[in-house]
Amino acid sequence: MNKFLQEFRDREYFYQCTDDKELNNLLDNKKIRAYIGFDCTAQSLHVGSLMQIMCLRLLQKHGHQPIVLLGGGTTRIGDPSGKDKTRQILDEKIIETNIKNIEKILKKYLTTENNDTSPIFVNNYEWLKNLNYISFLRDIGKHFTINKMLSFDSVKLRLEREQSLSYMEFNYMILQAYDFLELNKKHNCSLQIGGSDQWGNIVNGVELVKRHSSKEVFGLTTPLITLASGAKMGKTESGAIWLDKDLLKPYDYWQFWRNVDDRDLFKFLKIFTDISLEEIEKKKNEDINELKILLANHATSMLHGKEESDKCYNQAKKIFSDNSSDEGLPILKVNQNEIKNKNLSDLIISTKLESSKSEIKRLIKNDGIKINNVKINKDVLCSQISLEKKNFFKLSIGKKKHYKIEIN
RNA sequence: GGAGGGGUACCAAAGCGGUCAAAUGGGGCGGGCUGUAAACCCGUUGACUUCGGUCUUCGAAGGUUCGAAUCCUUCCCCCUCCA
Repeated sequence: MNKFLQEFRDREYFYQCTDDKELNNLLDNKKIRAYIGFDCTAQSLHVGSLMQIMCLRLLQKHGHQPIVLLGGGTTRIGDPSGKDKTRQILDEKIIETNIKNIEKILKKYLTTENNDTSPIFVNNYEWLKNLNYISFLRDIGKHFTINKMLSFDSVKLRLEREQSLSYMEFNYMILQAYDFLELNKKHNCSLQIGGSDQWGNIVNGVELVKRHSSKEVFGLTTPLITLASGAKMGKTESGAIWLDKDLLKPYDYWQFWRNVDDRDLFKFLKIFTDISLEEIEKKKNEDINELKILLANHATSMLHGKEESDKCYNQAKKIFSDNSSDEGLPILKVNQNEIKNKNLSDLIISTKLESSKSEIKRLIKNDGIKINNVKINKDVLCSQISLEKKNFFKLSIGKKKHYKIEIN
């Protein structure tokens, strides 16, 4: 089997392919261009898109050239796949800002060293914005039957549940199919990769290219990652795991990987690192916590850089291995006058570490709050907190959240 | 169009005039054990509080009542069956 496809399968990226044999032949014979589209409804991507990003890297690794489609046009419409309701229509400016931000994130993951594999960034708004309705219907629309469109899950499920689906959204799949056609014409793109929920959209594109241009192109999907706990990848109770340091601090990103379930570890090493499969295989008997650190280091340095990743590692080491250390803790500065007659709970609220006073009282009652590593059993006045000739104290909320509160 | 059933906290689901800030399970949070894991055990899970209470919440709006998640009226939404 073709090396790219082999690794694609070995790393568990593979879910479905429109025609694996032919795709295999194609990839054996030449270097191709393949595209993945990213949704731009949010200001950043989160780890839910990371598998797709890893696919882009894998393409590069095997000498193929990735095309990244940032769907300025399609984001304006909203993909109904897997959605219950029409999404809020986003402001144009917000979409443009999102695109820029997402492009920045993707560039961190992709190499531009080699011209043949350097990523091509495209925005489908370029070709979608000026479409002529009549000619679009005649050239493109004629290749789609309503009968078939109604049979796609994205549409079918909505209709079955009697949830409204606007004509605008109904057209989404045609536009995505048209993207593929356009990328095929412009960039000779012959493969689209996407999550399994994109299957319908991808198949439509493959068929449109075949009917319109009589060319064979391919679609490849990745599975939905399921966690051992049954939860969806990328979303935790405290929010999405963003790939943007402004939305999620590198330290918290590192911690996300450090805290993965044992049962998910090897899967994640395969999917989310570049460590070779042989090497991963060899590590099967190594200390599991060391491997989690390895995962965290790889995942974090890929996104935030080696230096930042090391910092996170060192910070974690200080906090967890040497818990008397104050070094490396996030510092929160507080003005002395502001807390003069306030309780610790007020201080925690004002620093936005917690938003509810009742919650803080509960935490105190349940031994969840420590000052300088000592549990407190009741709310205290800030002025009574011993600073031991220093101008700060260590505040711990639970076992994993620690801060240095500096009083000025 | 006809006949039923239903909308309760993050989710599922009980309650069907006062003892309901609302059983129970899941999830979350905290503690214990441990390995920053899982499993397990314990506590907790609307907000504010001078810890006495106070305020807001059971699809929406009105009404009855000393008192409503519970009864009545109107409206909105969902499900099942028949046509």
